[in-house]
Amino acid sequence: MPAEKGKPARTAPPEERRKQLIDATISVIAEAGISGATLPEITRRAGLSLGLANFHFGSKDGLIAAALMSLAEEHRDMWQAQAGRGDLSPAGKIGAIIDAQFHPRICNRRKLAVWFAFFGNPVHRKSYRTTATGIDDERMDVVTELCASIIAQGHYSGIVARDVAATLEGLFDGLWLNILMYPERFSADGAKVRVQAYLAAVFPSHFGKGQVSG
Amino acid sequence: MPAEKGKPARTAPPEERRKQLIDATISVIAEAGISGATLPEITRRAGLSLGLANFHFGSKDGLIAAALMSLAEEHRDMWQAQAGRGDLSPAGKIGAIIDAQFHPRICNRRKLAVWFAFFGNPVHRKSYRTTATGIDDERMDVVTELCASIIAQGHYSGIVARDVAATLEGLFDGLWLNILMYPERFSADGAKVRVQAYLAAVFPSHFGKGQVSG
DNA sequence: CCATTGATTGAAAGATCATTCAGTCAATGG
DNA sequence: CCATTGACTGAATGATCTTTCAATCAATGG
Repeated sequence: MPAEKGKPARTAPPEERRKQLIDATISVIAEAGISGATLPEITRRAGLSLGLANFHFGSKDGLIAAALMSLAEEHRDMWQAQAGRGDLSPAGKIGAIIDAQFHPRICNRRKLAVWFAFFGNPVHRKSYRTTATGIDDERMDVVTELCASIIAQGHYSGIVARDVAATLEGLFDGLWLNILMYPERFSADGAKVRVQAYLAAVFPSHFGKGQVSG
Repeated sequence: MPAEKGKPARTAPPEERRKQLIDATISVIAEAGISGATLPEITRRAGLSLGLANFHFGSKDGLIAAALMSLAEEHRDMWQAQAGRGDLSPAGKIGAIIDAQFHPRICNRRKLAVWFAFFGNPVHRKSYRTTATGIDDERMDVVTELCASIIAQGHYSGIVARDVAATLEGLFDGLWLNILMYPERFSADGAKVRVQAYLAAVFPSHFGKGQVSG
């Protein structure tokens, strides 16, 4: 029976140690970039010894990849929960996905910095593709279908669902970057407003002032 | 009188050597990221010796900063040339700025990779701010004024010029990222179409089918 | 043709880093 | 209480990297 107290605890289940190391990795990448994310610094911050990272993750690359996977899964769980809500109309679901995209748990400087650290490095960009491309594809497919529903229901003409979804993806990423680069000028709330304004321009009866309930 | 031939030339004016080193730096960052941009690799590619980078730029950081400055100036010259054209209407100028933003000389994988390498690293993000924030601000101000002209001329209501400009900035960055991440699916031409579609939704009489000439 | 200036080189020094691994320590079961 | 298992440690190793700098070389002017 291990000590249940919140005391130091010299030994812990691998799962807990992995989480500790991943959290420390995310923090260090956010503050110092991937190039500044050294094993000595990560393990120091986690309060663990140098050798433990390799012990639990095989290599430094393994740890970095696990950190990315952790972020990607958290993000996916977030928007999937919204997309699966049965109480929302298509427009409501898109609105909820937008809220998820800019939710404080996802869209904060710490985590945005990590996302763009991966985007900004050719090696890790490849790693991102193998890890998260499926997730990105799925989100874009879901949003495309939701747009298609709105287009059909609202009898919009000259609007292609997939193009709107692609524009939304671009907006998501670009507004994230703006928030990361210039946090004094761009906020998550402002980003939400801007995405909604875009949708209001494209689907005025669903997102604009003439918004239908649902 | 130095040899004017395109021969090796053991010695060259500093300006030329600086350009060589900056070009090599951009290439290496594009392929290997900033962390992979080592002096041995950069100078090897430039066909120059290891010590020369420090000789001409003071330090590795100086070289990296010069490479960023080079990209930023090229980009600025590109859109400023469009914004200053007297033959274009406000809407035409915005269209020309969009064309500049996605021009092959600016928007190619090599250079996008370098931009995002800077965006993705906290240290270089700071460097980017001191180098290019003024440029970004100026472009957004110019676009804001152009939007304001369009709003006034077209009697659009409920549209705030600065918000449209901010959305455009977000779209620019996000579409750049999409092109960098998934070049098979996103192209510069597609990005232009998407931005224009956004503007058509916001300013239908200026960018849509009912576009006014100019 | 010599001397001076400035460009250029690459070996050496000093600092990190990732990884390994032999050994330590805690927990668990018998 | 002992033995075994698995978590954990950190010194040592080998590989880079940045920066420095003494020496070299080309060009230019006198």
